[in-house]
Amino acid sequence: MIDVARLAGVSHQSVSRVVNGSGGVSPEIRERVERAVAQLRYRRHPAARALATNRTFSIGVVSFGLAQYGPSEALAGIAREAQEAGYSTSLTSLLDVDVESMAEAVGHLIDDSVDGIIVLAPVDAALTAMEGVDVDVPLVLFYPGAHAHEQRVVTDEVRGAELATAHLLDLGHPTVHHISGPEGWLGTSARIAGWRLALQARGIEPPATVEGDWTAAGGAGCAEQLSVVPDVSAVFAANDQMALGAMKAFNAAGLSVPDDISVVGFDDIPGSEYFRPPLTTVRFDFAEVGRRAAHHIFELIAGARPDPARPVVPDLIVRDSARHRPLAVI
Amino acid sequence: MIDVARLAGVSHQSVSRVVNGSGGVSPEIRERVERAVAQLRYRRHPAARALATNRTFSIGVVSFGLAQYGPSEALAGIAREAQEAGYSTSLTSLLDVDVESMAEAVGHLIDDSVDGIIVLAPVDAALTAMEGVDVDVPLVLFYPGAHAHEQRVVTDEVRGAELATAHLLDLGHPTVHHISGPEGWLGTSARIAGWRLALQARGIEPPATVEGDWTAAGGAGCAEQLSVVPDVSAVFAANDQMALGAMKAFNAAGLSVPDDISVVGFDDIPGSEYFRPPLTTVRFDFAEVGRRAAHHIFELIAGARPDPARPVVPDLIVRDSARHRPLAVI
DNA sequence: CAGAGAGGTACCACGATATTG
DNA sequence: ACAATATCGTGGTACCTCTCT
Repeated sequence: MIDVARLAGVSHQSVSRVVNGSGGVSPEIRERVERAVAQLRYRRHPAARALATNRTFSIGVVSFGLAQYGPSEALAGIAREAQEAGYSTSLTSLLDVDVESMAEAVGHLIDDSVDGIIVLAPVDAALTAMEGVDVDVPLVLFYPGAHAHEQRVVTDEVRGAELATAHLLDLGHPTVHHISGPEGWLGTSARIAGWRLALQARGIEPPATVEGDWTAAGGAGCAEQLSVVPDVSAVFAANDQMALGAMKAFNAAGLSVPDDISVVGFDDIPGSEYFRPPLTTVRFDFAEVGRRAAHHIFELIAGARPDPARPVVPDLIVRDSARHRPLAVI
Repeated sequence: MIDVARLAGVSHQSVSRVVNGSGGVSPEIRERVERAVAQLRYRRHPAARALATNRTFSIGVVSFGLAQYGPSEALAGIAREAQEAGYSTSLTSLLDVDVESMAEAVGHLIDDSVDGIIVLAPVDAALTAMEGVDVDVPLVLFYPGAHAHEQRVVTDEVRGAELATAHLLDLGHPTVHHISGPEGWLGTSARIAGWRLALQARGIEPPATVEGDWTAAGGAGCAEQLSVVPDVSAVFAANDQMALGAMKAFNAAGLSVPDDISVVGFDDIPGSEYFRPPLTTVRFDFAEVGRRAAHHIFELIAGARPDPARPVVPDLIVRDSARHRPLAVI
């Protein structure tokens, strides 16, 4: 910068003003500085800037399960929004979701003195860990539940699960069984809650859930358990992978989907339209969720009112894996 | 840091030595400093450090197609490896893969003065863009081809495609048709090359390819085209999504997979084992690729010999979507 | 007189503030 | 009042010097 100042024949401070557009610079000097900047290919030094301003213009993301569809989409959304706002995105990957590694990951980011933190790890541990860790940095959590909160970006998965379950009930099924996600995930409880709500709204007592692990193999295992339960005609799986595995297992057990048994998934992962049968499922715009989270963080950084954003809403995508309840065998 | 020095009754320089473990500090002073550090919860300031050392201890990643299975896995690997090495990972998401946005993304990262850049965008444009952009920062490209190079981490997708094609030929199919990825992707050419190689090794003239777009819908479209071509009995799809779509389309056309037609995919995405039929495919350990890329960058940063790493090798995962060629109809 | 441990000083590249023209 | 400059502070590290065995 001093080189630029020298070449333009001004003080480095004037250069700073021009570069940051802070005004109070005569057109003539601005012109001279800009020429010098171009000539020297000057780029400002973020570290020095950070040192002087105590702002890094970077946000940190704590992620877990990046290989999952939702989180990776959301991450792309975050990165995009951050880029447009002139922020850089610093990524931390969680090895485990216990409180300790959460705290460590957040600590890492704080050490990097990020201006804000987005926690993209929708697990219970994240919530409790964040209560323990006392952070003086703006922080936003992805929250797949229903409760708005100034530190959360909410995807209303409760509503999504309700939609899926209600759809099956509307098709005439007397009840709906649920293949849930693994314990410890916020999405698991949210989807269970929505499923319960939909059943109870019609006075139906929710049957026991079967716990999967988000994978197709897990879903298949759950379906095997369900296929020996009498009167199972409709199943809501907590994600598409498990729905895929479940459909396969039902078929292997001699139960045709959707003729004998209806299945609805959750996520609308790429390809779910091409499953056999095409999967009826619930779609969220996860990239939008990411963008909102980033936007929210920027407002918090700017000290703005933390406006708890309306939740991102789901869409039910009706395809062929769920049909009217089979007629009773005569 | 000066506070720590004051509390410990030493010079700030000694504190620096202790914090960085540069040695030359007496045990007694080290002890005093460490106590002071703990008491004051001192954490060093990365911006100041960066300013003084001209190193940021962060690497930049230029990504494209994060929603795809391979890249997102690789990204997780990178983040992990970086974390262990004490680096932070700065993520830039590409809007488009033309030369211009590549250059812009890299420019962003350079503005952030990262110590190294990993380009996780396996497209032709990345290659050409990188030739144009003159970067004085260590840079590593993901390269899904076969040519080792000091700036590349190679996944030998040519070999993977050969494996897939040879498997089909070994099953007795007279030739193998290929549903390729879209033009402009390095993986597309690599997989075409491998497929050609395997055919030519047996003196078979490669038939025309059908170009897809990585999606299941695209794969289905390609399969529709192929199903009217006579004598198509084996198809190698450039990724699992397209294979999924293709299998569906073949079935819709009255062609059973694998009885009438064999299909092999590429990637081994989660769930491919639960497709109907379970998909025979080619697996790469993309997380490992990510880890290697990060490791490679660190060596380059350290000024080490750029040892062109051996490529990551594929595994053929044999499942049920490919069988012996159907007997000729009598 | 080495050599090791400790301290002192300059500097990194910028922004904020006060001061000068 | 306004534009431009000088000076200082930011939190570290690099390098040189000094002291004391």
